[in-house]
Amino acid sequence: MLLSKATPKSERKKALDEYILKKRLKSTKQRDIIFDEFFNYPGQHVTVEELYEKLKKQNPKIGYATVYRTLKLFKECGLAFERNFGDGRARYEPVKFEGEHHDHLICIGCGRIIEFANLRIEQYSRGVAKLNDFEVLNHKLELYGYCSSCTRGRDK
Amino acid sequence: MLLSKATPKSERKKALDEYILKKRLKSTKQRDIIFDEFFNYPGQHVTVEELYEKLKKQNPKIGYATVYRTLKLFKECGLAFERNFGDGRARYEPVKFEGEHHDHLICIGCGRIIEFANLRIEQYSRGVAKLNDFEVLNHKLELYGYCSSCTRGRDK
DNA sequence: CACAAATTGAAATTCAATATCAATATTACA
DNA sequence: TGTAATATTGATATTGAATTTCAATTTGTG
Repeated sequence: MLLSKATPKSERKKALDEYILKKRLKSTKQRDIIFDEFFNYPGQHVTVEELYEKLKKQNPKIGYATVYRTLKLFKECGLAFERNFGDGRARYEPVKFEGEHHDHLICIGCGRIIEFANLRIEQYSRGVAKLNDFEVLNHKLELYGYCSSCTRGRDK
Repeated sequence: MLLSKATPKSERKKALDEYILKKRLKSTKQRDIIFDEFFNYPGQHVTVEELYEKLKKQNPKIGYATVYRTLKLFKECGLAFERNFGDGRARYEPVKFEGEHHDHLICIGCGRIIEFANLRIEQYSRGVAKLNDFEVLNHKLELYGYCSSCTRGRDK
């Protein structure tokens, strides 16, 4: 269920509304606010904390639990993706459209994260999925190592 | 710094001892016990809790914190790898030898984890690393979706 | 409108991860 | 070998993100 390439936001909203309808949930002001903030968030992979702080500025009454629950909802309906970089806090990002999915180079020296476009993984995963009778919706590719600055500073 | 293909365990022990020497740490009985248990653990990706329970049977005095700290040590010296499958607990596994690194198909329906051998990622990551002036030591590839049982049971 | 059901926000709870600290074990070195 | 210096251990306490609880409120249905 990858989203089509052409439609950025309204398509997402539609997907959310459909999910809410299907599951007999309810549309609320808070969900709309969080939706807008999350899908317009400039940085990649935001934490609940960060999003919460950002939202509170415009909307002081919003609760942390609501942000938490709403991101979980986005995750459930396939609009968001949760990552873990090993710092003990989950990070969320919008699910990418087909073709623009990106992956990560993670420096274990300084923690720097470099994103790179993925060219062959989609195709590779299709093959693996077929072999295992598996329907692949998403993937995570993370390459761990040392960035240029950290390689140089290292002994051994 | 991938470990050579031929030597399974003594090479690992050597690597650990070297690290301990270099960092002026100390060899202890507990570290040896945990080393043996961890690198002979039958299942993949063990949690601290699981390893601790297993160890306690033979060695009731061993402390949870020691297991935790020792796995962290293994991680530091590049012998172990930490994964997160999203259930809130970190999982550890021995770093694989070159060529036998495996990756995961993760079913978001039932949580089943299928491992598969990786054929092209090594080579792919070499290219990406070069482009970004990055030294890649390890990687994580996880494909998320539905396994055959779960695909069938799903609406939509 | 009125009822049933879901959501919210604040606060409490949970639980894995991590820190603390006195007792003990290991290493370095005289 | 013995002793001082230092790291480690294990029990326990603490931390902090994730999750639950619950009364008040909001939303959808008829």
